[in-house]
Amino acid sequence: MLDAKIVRANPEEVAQLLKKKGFEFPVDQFVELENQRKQLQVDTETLQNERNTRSKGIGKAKAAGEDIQPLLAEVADLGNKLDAAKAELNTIQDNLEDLLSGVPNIPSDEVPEGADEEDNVEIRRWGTPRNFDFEPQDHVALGEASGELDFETASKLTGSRFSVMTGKLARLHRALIQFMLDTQTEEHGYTETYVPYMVNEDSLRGTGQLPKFGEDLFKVPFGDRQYYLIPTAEVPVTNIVRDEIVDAAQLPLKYTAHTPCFRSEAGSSGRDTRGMIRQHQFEKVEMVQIVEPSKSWDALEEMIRHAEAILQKLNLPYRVVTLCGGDLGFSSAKTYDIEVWLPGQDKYREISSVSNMTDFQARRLKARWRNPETGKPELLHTLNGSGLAVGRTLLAVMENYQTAEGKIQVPEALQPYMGGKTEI
RNA sequence: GGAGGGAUGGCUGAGUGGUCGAAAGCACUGGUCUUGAAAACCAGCGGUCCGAGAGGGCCCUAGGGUUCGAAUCCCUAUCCCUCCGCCA
Repeated sequence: MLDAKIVRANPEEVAQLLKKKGFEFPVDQFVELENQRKQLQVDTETLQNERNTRSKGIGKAKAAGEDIQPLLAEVADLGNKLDAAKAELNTIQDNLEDLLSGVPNIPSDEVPEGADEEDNVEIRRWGTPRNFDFEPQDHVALGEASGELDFETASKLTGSRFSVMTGKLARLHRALIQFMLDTQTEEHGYTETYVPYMVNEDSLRGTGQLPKFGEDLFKVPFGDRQYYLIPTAEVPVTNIVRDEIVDAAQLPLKYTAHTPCFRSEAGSSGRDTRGMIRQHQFEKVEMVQIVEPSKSWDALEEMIRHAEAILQKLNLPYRVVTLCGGDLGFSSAKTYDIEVWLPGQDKYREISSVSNMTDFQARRLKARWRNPETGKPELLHTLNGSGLAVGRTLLAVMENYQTAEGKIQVPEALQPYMGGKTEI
């Protein structure tokens, strides 16, 4: 959520900045609501002040043994007036809250203009796509040939957009997870974290998935409430600091977690239906950093390197792009995507996304630190990124490391995790 | 599933209808003392909203209710603890 103070002070300017994201901020509606709110709030607080003063007077009179009946008569209708004022104020405040909670984070100056992924800006490439002396197959064909990647059985078990892996491929998938976690913890200083795969509504509000993006989530009824399957570990991990005031000495907090992720993919029917690019359930190793505000841009650069390190160790060619305004997520001020080379599709596809949410999530989360310079609790900055999406990394390994015989060579970095096997 | 007990500021914890946004301790900040530090002593010290300011409102887990007035009484929910049962 944006800082209401800033929005109030410069609604036009905020609206201008949000245009980059393709978001039309309803300035007039907001200003109108704000004016109503201000007047109602002053009125209500005046009434509250009167009630408090008079009630204290009654208390004193009673203590002094005086007759309080006349005083009670004077305040007879005060309660009703106050209730009415409060109700009206609540309505306006709810409306304002609804409006404001639907407003995305303001993009950083460095975010390029643009409408969609076509306008994302490539900032670097690493590695060279391999030249095949045979026609490379995609991961679906490779998996079918070995029988170790099976979408048909998955649709029998559940439905579309799920997969079953068996044998060595399943092990390679698990090896990737271990490899990623070990790299992030041992080389990049993250703390390994195990978190719930279901979360409550407060957590999803904290990181911004709710109220706007509920249709992307799998809901789990529980008693008369609802839990949600996590769409990313960002949700449970970032919510660790919800309602906390973190000691300055503990910063930065750097967490990594491997979790499954569940996405309903509502609205993407027909997109990426072949293979395991876009599944309802996939594994991801996530990085989360909670930092003091002045450090978040440095942290973003650090985190993209942490994600790249995995691909470099696996020797998978990739490129890094800066998302343009129109492609930027709701809560993000700036996002880098890493796209890995997929010979089977003959193009780069997203495998990681690293974002600086600045104080946008922290405000909802009430995630704060005590700034030693001011002695006051102040909002933190939150960042997250995939390090990496495991399913997509697996298929990248399959496609880039395939042999003419349809086997998969095991990348050197993964061989220790595969019992020394060099090919599967 | 059954029976009890809890939830108060950064932390521990007192407070059972009125001057309580809340004792005390710890932590923290400043000062005195000291070569310096520690100790001791003195002082300060919750958050948030409106307001130029003066000042005012709100916040004692959350949501309702009773009352002129609620941290305090009532109801509901959530979470935590103890015991019994069940259990990977």
